This record gives sequence, structure tokens and C-alpha cells, in this order.
Amino acid sequence: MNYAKQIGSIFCYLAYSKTAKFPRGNDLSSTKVHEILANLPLFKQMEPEEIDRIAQNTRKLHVTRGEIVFQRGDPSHGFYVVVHGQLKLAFSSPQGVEKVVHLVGPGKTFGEAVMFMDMPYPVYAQALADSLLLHISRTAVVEGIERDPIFCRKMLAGLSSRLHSLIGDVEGYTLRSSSQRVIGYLLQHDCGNPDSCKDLHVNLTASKAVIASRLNISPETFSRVLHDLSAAGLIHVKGKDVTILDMGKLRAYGQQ
Amino acid sequence: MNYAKQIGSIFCYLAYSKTAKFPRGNDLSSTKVHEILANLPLFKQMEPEEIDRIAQNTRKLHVTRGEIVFQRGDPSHGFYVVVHGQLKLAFSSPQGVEKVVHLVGPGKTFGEAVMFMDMPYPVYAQALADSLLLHISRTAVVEGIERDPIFCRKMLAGLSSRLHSLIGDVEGYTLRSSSQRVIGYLLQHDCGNPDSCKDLHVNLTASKAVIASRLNISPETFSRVLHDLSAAGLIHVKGKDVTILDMGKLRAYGQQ
DNA sequence: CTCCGGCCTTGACATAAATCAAATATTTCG
DNA sequence: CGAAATATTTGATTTATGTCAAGGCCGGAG
Repeated sequence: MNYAKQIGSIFCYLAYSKTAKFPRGNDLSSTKVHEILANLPLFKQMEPEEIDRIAQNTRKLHVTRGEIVFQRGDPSHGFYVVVHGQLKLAFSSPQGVEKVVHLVGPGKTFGEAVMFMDMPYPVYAQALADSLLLHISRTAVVEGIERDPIFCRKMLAGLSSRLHSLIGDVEGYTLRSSSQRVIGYLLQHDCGNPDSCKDLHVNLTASKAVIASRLNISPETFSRVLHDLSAAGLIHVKGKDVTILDMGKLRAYGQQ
Repeated sequence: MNYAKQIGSIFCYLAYSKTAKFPRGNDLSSTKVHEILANLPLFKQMEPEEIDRIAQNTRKLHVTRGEIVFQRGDPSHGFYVVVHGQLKLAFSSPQGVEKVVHLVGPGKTFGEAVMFMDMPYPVYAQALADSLLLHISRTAVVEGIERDPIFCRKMLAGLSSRLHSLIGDVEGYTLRSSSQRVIGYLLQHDCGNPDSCKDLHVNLTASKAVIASRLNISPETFSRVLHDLSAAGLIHVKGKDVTILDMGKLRAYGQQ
């Protein structure tokens, strides 16, 4: 069975050189909200006038690197879409240790779950890079659900898949060693056909410390694991570029 | 701030002496499915004829202690309600180590999330005691969603709260020590007003080994933590009965 | 009652991974 | 460009928790 698939989605924050679903170079702040929304899978099926209704209740949000979008404990009034940039969702212990739960990149949404409950955010959100977000208000979503069962089903599907990936995370945290988690993370890039991926190039989208936290290991351990895998000739690391030299052996290494 | 609330819901499987929402002594297999459904929060708002429609697509399921309800990898065709009894959801590593993700007791549901995706179960379900389950078919749910936006919202709320509690679990696993997790588990029984809970009695609903697995610690460590807390005069343990002797100190002990 | 088998506890020991500390890279920015 | 800040690596040490092993307890079967 496919190891990467077993591991689930702890490891969904690698990116080939260009993942951007939105134009990058030009001025996005002038892009019509409607356009962006219409391109999200969540709204794909919607009538234009419905999307307009949503757009009416959507506001653009520019955040700079390091900026906090919301704090743990804040009340939720809607959910967010990342147009470009990257954010982390994390909590910190009383002693100040930080744990990254999730990394969110372009085209991805976050905060849906909290929106549906009368509960404050259990995590905080911080921008890892200057980013453009959309904030879609709860009322628009609730209306959308009343009106459109398909939208509702998509919302359910979205939550379900988030839940599924969290289960994968829990499995990783509880059942796998630190090196297995790192390997699973790298193998996330497994393309369907392993044979065609003899020499796979991978790009870490965040600082190694952040990724380490996401994998629930210390930066030191992360560094050491990468070192060991390099020494074993399984990967090659140059800065944020990781080349998988031997997919099969890497997968096998993770199995034991 | 309230520690137990921070910890979230790793720890939702303690029970006061009687939690049963369903009659216990008499023959439940003759109870009308309709009745049981109508008492679930999920279906509370529904018209009787709608509930009938659901009941039409529901089947009763008797399982005996140790029986597997579904395996990891099985396809999902609906979700389950526990009428009475108890189940565990768990996965096991290639090396055969088992990790309990969730304990499900009377009145609770499981398997909703997987139902909404085209994915096999990521965990398996096994009865910890002889149990009566209902299985509600996916088609009934999908129909219900089409027809009734309120039902849809409740489904969303249910998934959201599951997600929320999983986040709490992740927080526990990654940020707390083993003794903190045990304490959080015990404090789950925090009633709203701490002053009125000077002497709280708690009952472990599953074997200590299962609970230890749920908390992601070895049975030995679990035993030792309980021992230490007893030695410190914070709790008193007699078999599966745990008495919290000093709530405040127990909470403080967990804080550091 | 009393014997058996599964659970639980306790102790001794092993170990993965964290922490601490210091040396290098790498990036940022005046 | 070059200095300061930040990120990463590497080594030495500590520590929490797991593993192994043995003994005790308790509840059910006979």
C-alpha cells in the first residue's frame, strides 16, 4: 500500500515551483472579488447572482509578514480564503512553546469549522509572508446554505476532508517516529506512478523551523533527519530545495 | 482560564454512574428505530414523516464485545449511532501497535465525515462491550440535506465540533506532557462551578489500557501517573473509580 | 471457596528526541 | 557592500517516556 497516502495530510505543504492559482505579478488588490470567488471550487457551481451575493459579504484583507489575522480566543465571523501568500495556524503552550497545526497556501480556505460553532478560535493565525486574504462573512454562508443544497454539500465535503487530514496528522503524531514523519512529508509528493518519479524535486515552502514544528519535532531533529537521509543517499538537500534521489528506498526507509 | 477547556476534548469519555439516554434493562431490539432517531439532537427539528424516511434507511446492528464494525480501508455507506454499549475507533501501525483515536458511547454518532467523501475508513471500529448500533445510510442523509437546510446545518455543526475536538486532541498530544494529559482527562469532569466540586467522583468507562492508548501513553505510564497523583493527595483511585480530592491543586499541578 | 487468567502495578533499564550551547550559513537592509 | 539579524547545523548532554520483566490483585468459572 502507498505509504504517503497512509500518512495522510500532515504533509501537504510542499509545492512544485508554481502552485499559484492566481496571477502573481500584477496588482491583485484591483482584481474583482467576484472573479476570485468564482474560481474557488467551493463556489464553482453557483449562479453568478449568488456569487454576487457572497461577494457582497466578502472583504479583502492585506496582511504583512508576521501579522496576526486572529488570536486564539477571538470570536469568528466568517471564514478566510488565501488569495496569495501563506499563513500558519498554531497554538502555544503556557510556557510559550509554539506548535504549528496547519499551513495554508494560495487557493486554500481556513476557519470554516469554527464559524459553524459558537466557539472562539482554538488557534491563532499568523501570516508567514505578505498575503492577500478574503474574508467571507458567516451570514453569507448561512444564507448560501439555505438557498443551495449543493453549496451545503460542498461545505460538508470541505469539513470532512479537513477532518480526514487531521486524523492523518494524529496518526502521524502518535504512530510514527520523527524520521518517518519527515519521510512521509517528503513522499507527499508521490506522483501516481512511482516509476516516472525517479528524480523528484521538492521545494520547502516555509522555513525549516516552521515545518519542523508542523511535524512536531525540534528544528535540530529535523535538520539531523535531513542530514541522515542525505548521508544515506536517499535525498539531496540544497537550501529549501530537496531532491528525492531514490523514491523506493526512501519509502522503504520509512516503513520499518 | 479554565484548563480543562483549553485541553479540549481528548478527554470526553468519563461518565458519571449513569449516562444512558436509552432505557437499559428492557429489550431494546424491539424499540422503534423511529423513537430512537427522534431523540437524537441531530433529528430533533425534523417532521415525523421526514424521520420516517430516515428510519426507512436505517438498520439495527447488534455487535458483541470484540466485534469489528468496520475495518480501516472499508468503504463507507452511512454513519452510525451508538444506542447502548461502547466502541473504540483506532488504527494500528505496521508493527502492530494500536492507537485508540476515539471512544464512542451511548447517544453518540461516528463515521459522518468519511461518509461525505469518496474515501475508505481511515480507522477501524471495534466494540468494547456488547452494543446496539444504528446504521443510517448515506442516501437517506443526502436526501435529508437536499430537503432540509436545518438538518444540513446540524450536520455541519456536528462535523465542526468533531473537528474542534480533534484540534484539542492534537494540542494535547503535541503540547502537553503525559501527566498533563491525564489530569486534563480527569478535569474533563469540571462542572461549571469549581467551588461546588470539592469532592468529585469519576468513573473510568473503559479499561485503563484503552484509556492510556487514547491519551497516547503506555499503560505503565498511565498507572504511574495515577500513582503519583494519589501520592500527592490530589486524587484517590480504587479500581475504575477515581475521586478527585483537590480540584484546585490538581488543576495547578497540570499547569506548570 | 479457590484456582485461573487477564488486568494492573512496580521496578530496572533502554532510547528517541529535546534541550543547551556554540559554530556557520544565509538573508535582510541600511 | 557589509553589518546585523535570522536561520540552520552540529555536538554534548539530559530527560521523559517506552520497553521488558516479574509479581500482585481481582473477578469469574468450576
